[in-house]
Amino acid sequence: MLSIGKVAREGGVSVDTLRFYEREGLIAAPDRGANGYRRYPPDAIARVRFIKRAQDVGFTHKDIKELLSLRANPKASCRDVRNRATQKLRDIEAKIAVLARMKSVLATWVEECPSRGPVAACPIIDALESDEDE
Amino acid sequence: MLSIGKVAREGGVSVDTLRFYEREGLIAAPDRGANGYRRYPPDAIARVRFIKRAQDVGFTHKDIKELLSLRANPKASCRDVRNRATQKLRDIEAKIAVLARMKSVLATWVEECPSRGPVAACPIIDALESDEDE
DNA sequence: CTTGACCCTGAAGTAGGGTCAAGGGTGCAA
DNA sequence: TTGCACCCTTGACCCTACTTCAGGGTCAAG
Repeated sequence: MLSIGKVAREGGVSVDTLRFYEREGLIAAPDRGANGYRRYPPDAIARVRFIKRAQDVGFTHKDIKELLSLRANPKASCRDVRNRATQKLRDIEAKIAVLARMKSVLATWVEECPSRGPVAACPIIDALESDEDE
Repeated sequence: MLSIGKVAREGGVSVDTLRFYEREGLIAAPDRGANGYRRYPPDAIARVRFIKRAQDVGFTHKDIKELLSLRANPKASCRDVRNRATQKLRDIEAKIAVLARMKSVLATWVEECPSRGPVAACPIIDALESDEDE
């Protein structure tokens, strides 16, 4: 059995974060020792890492809870998991598209700006003031 | 002089948002009529649109306050504006890079998943459980 | 016995950009 | 005068993922 500090270190999160995950329902509330300290089973570390890896590819806590319950459900299909991943992929692509548009507008502005002279003649400010693209 | 509703309609925001912008210091608190109603000068609409366009390319309210004070400062240089834009461009590129990494990992997983069979044999779940990429 | 590391709780704060509700006044037309 | 659109304020709430605070108990080494 592991202390919260051990799970935190091995899982790569803080103890506060672990308590937060517990409140959120991402990890089960573990048993307590006689002193009230949390005592985690050894697989708690793997669970924390699962959560972190899922976060790293863009899943939210809500998504992760669903993935965890799919994993625990013998009736669940691989397809269910794939559907979630596909949807997340689309979400990410949509975000990239928004950012790419911002990027291209900003890049144009930066190119057009002579970077000298007073702000009164700045083409970037002009662009922000004008109604061109509407 | 314009009512808050007029400025909201013309500026493309809600009246709540306008009052919020005022609290935030993005737009100056306008004069009030005898009834306590806000009375905006005609250029208020342009200011709201400036704010919206700046938001559209990724500037936060804090950034926008800086841009607005640069615009109002005769000593400010075009270069100051360009520097902000360049920095924002870098921020956006960094965000895109993070999302692109998520996207590529997810895309690989989606490709590898047969989309049939039980979740116990799902390569996506396996990937989330395994320590491969660490 | 003291020191320092570790553990506990509940509540509140952070960032970002608003939205919404409650409760009430104002302006204008039929 | 009624009715409806419009305006006012304060203050709470949304989302996400934590972090921090206040105030305290526990454990192990020296």
